[in-house]
Amino acid sequence: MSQQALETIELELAILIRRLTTATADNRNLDRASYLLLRQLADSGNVGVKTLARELQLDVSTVSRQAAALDQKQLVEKVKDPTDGRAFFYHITDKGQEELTIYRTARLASIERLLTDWPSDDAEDFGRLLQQFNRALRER
Amino acid sequence: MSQQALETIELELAILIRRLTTATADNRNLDRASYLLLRQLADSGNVGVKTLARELQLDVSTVSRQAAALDQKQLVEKVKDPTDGRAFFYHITDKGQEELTIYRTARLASIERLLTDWPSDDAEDFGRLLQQFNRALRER
DNA sequence: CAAAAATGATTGTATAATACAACTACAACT
DNA sequence: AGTTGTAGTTGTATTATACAATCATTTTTG
Repeated sequence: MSQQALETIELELAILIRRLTTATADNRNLDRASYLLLRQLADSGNVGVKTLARELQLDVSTVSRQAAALDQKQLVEKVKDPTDGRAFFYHITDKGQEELTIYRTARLASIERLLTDWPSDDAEDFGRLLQQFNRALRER
Repeated sequence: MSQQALETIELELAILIRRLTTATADNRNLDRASYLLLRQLADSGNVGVKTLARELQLDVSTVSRQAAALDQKQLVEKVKDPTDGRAFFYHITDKGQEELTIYRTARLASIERLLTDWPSDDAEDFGRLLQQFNRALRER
């Protein structure tokens, strides 16, 4: 790998993070954090905060608060684990599923707008490389 | 562009942001925000917060605080504009330049570690595409 | 030229996302 | 039964940001 490439990645990543943390901050619907949690819940079904925290690589306290917020908005439901008095399962509600779809569609559209005049190979590559980079981060 | 690619980008971006905002949070030296500001200052020389805010696409209040923090640590110097009693120039100090180099080197090394077994074409492409994506975000 | 408007910067206040540490309630293992 | 472990919540702190109010000057204008 060239030093040049490395330096570009380094700088552009810093800029990207800056840009995206603020770009999504002015969002009335679902914030980025809730979004990922809700997605995870839509996928992994009935699990407690501990499992979610592991899957999302977040502190349990963080997930606990986020889940409580989603519960508040009735996007998820919190049910007692019948076999363990300490534990709970969260699962996404119909309303949660709807919100998720709406939000996701909006996100997709806004990203699509950014990529309008990209060669389609670039879009493919970008997706693949982001995924690869995230995997590297995760396994680090 | 395929729907598939779009969906991948959407998801992986969300994950990336999450991952990187926290990954750099446990940093004792320079935080990401200060880093970009200091870099900008190293490049663009003697300018005030207003200009910096424009260049970094941040609110002046944000930059004002960040600059004050850097001043506190003596990484930048704040001098009165002799021609305008309201205005100031910031410029990076020698200490600031050193810190910047140290921090940047460390960042480069840690990213390099993540990319060790990437084909070098992938690294090139990733850099290029990140840059392209940031440009799209900026011009949006 | 004096009053009003604009401008550069700072400060107050608010929000989002996160972590760590302390705590509560229950469970499991000697 | 008592100790230790575990699921979850809550208190507190930090970082990064924006918007609104304010202060001190400078520029415009009537």
